[in-house]
Amino acid sequence: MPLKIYNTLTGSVDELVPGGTRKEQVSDYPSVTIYSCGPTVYSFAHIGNFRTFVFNDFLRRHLKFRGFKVNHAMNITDVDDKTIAGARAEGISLEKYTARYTDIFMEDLKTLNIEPVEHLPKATDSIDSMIDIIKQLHDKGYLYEKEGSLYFSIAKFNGYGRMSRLDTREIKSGLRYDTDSYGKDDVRDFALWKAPKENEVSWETPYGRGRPGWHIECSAMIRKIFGTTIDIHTGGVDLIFPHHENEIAQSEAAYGETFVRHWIHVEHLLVNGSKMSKSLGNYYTLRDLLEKGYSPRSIRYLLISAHYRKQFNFTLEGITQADQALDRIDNLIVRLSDIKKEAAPTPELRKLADSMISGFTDAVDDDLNISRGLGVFFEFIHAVNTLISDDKLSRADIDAVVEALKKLDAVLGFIFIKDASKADRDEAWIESMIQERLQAKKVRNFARADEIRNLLTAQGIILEDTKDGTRWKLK
RNA sequence: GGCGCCGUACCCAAGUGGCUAAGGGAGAGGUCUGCAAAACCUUUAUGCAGCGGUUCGAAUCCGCUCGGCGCCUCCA
Repeated sequence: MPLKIYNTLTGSVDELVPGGTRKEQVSDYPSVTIYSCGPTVYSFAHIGNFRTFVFNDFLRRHLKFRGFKVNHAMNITDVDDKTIAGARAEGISLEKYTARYTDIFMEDLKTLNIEPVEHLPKATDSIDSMIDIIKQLHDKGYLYEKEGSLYFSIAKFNGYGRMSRLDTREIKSGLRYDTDSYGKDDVRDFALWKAPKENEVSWETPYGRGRPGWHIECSAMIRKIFGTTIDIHTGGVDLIFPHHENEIAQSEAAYGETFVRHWIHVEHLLVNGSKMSKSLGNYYTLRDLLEKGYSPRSIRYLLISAHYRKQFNFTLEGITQADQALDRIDNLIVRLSDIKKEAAPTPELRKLADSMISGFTDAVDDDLNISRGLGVFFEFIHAVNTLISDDKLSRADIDAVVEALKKLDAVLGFIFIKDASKADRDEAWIESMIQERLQAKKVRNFARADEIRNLLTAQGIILEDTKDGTRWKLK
C-alpha cells in the first residue's frame, strides 16, 4: 500500500513520490527532500507552534519507518521586524538576541523528543542565495523598486494564488495598510528586499542596501540546500497565504521549475475554541506547562494524537487524559516484565504483534491517520493483557512484544521515554519498606502495614499488590 | 463580504455508501486483596447538530437550517 498524504496544492490525497518518478521499491527512491517552516526566534514558541513541529517529527519518523531516506531542513528566521524590535528593546545585538531564543527553541524540541533534522539554516546565513533570487527576478522583469524596497509583481506571474485558490478572490477593500504596502502597485505584491531604516541591520547588495523580506528566506534556503524541486514543504495552515503562495511565485518565476511537489499544512491548535496565538494572548509555552507539572511525554502524545488536518482544542484536561493513556502503555510493559512462566513462545502472540504493526502502518499510510493507528495499538495492548491474565504468555514471549513496541516507538517517540526515573529514588529503601510491610502483613499487623503504605504514598510512590508480590511505581 | 473546514456517547476522538458505529479518558459492575489502592476484565450511542432529498441501503452523497472555527492582515 502506498503512502498517501493530502496535498494542499492539488486539493487531494496524493501518493508520495520522492523525486517525482514512481518506483517499484521504496528503497529505489531518492531521499525525500523536506523543508519545514521553522520559528521566528523573537520569544518562546507556544504549544500551538509545537503542534506543527511535533507533526513534522512524526512525518519524518514515519517516512523513515516506511523505509524512505529523509533529507530534512528547517529554517530559523533570525531577522524580521520582531527580532529587530526585541534586540533593540534590550539594547543588545540582533545576533545575541536571536541566539538566545534559538537555544531555547532547540532545548524545547529536545524536551519533546523531536529528532534533529539534517539542516537547520539561519536566514542571515542565506543572504547570498536571496540575492541570487533577486538577480534572477530582476533579469526576468518580475520586480520593481519603490522607495528603496524591492517588490515582486504578482501580476507578472501567471498562476499566482493557485494553491490558496485566491486568484478568483478579491482582497477585501478597506483593509488597514501595513507599513510595507505603502506605494505598492498591487496590495498583494510583496517585499523581497526592504529598504534600510536607521540603526537597523542591513546588507549590501547590487540592488542597494537593505534586509530580506520574510518570504524570500525559505525560497533561498531551499535553493541553497536542495538546488531544485523538493518533495515536501510543511507549515501551519496560516502560512498558505500569503507566505507559501509567495514562495512559489518567486521561486518558480526565478528558476522556471516546479518549486515543491507536495505541500502539507497542519491545522491550528485552539484554546477555548479560538486560535492559540501570541497576539490574542491565549497561549501556553512548553515551559508554562512543565511548570504546572505536566510531562513532556504527555504533551507530545496529546499533540500527536489528533489528526493534523483537524483543528484541535487544547485543554489541560486533555494532557491529563493523555497521561492516563500513557499509563496504560506503561502498565503493559510492567506486567510483561513480571511474567515468570517458562515455556515455548506463543505463536498467537507473534501473529498479533505482526498484525498490529501492519494495521498501524496502513492507518498512518492513509493521510497520516494517527488516531486510527493508536486505536490499533490499544487494541493490541488489550489483547496482550488478556493473554497475560489467562496465563498464556511466558518469558520467551516478552521480546516479541517489546520488539513490536520499539518499532512503533520509532514513529511515535513517546513509548520508551521516561520523565521521572525510578532511579532518582532510593530504591533500596523502598524495597526494604515493602519487605517490612509484607512481614507485617504476614503476622496480621495491618496497622503497621497501612502505615508504611501511607508513608510511601505521601512520597508519590504507589504500591501494587499482585498475586506474585508487591511492585511499586511513581505517581 | 469572499473562500474553506468542522458538528459522532459525560469528555477527547476514528469512521466518508453496506457485517453488531474503532480507540483513549471518566462512570458503573467484576477479578485480585486483611481492607484498600493499583492493575486487569466486562460494560456504557437502535444512533452520528436539525429538517428534507437521492439510494435496495447514508453518520458517510445532495439541499436547506442552526451552531462553532479558520483564512482573506504578522502568525505554526
